[in-house]
Amino acid sequence: MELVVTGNLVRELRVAENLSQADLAAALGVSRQTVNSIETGRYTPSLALAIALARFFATTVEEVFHVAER
Amino acid sequence: MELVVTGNLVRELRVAENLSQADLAAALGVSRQTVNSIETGRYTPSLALAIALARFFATTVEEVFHVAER
DNA sequence: TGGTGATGTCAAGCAAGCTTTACATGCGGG
DNA sequence: CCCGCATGTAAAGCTTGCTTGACATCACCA
Repeated sequence: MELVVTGNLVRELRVAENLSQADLAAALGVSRQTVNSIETGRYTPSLALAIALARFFATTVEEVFHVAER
Repeated sequence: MELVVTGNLVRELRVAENLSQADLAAALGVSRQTVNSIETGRYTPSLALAIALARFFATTVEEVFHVAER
């Protein structure tokens, strides 16, 4: 049961709402680089930020973030 | 939308399955101290571990981890 | 009594998330 | 042509997640 986060739908969801990375960052209370890093896969967010993202887009953590067995 | 993780149901779920912290840790591929730290609220897990926990208990991240606006 | 399993916690150390600052690129509009 | 906006990325630094190893307590049981 060792999971790794392999990708996410943040960019798709953000673009669908016509928001810039800076807009989303401001709404979530994080920096623009943090949003960018999550979208480009540089790193995976903390649990709190992942829940905030899912909640912001009115969906679930499991739907936004994809995992695979490592 | 700045969220903090305020608590979780890991201990309740684990006990309901009659597992020790060490059992759960082994099943998840982490150390016993990590499970203990999550249960006692010393820190909140990474996103990958949170998803693994929810999946292990056949539930969702949002049900296992509780958040509040900061 | 002594042994064992379960739990709590601490310390040191490495890895990862997030910050600020900064700079580069591409693009559409004036 | 220049501007402003959106995006990508990098460096340095702080904080937090997770590790191993160790030790203490408690309950239960032979």
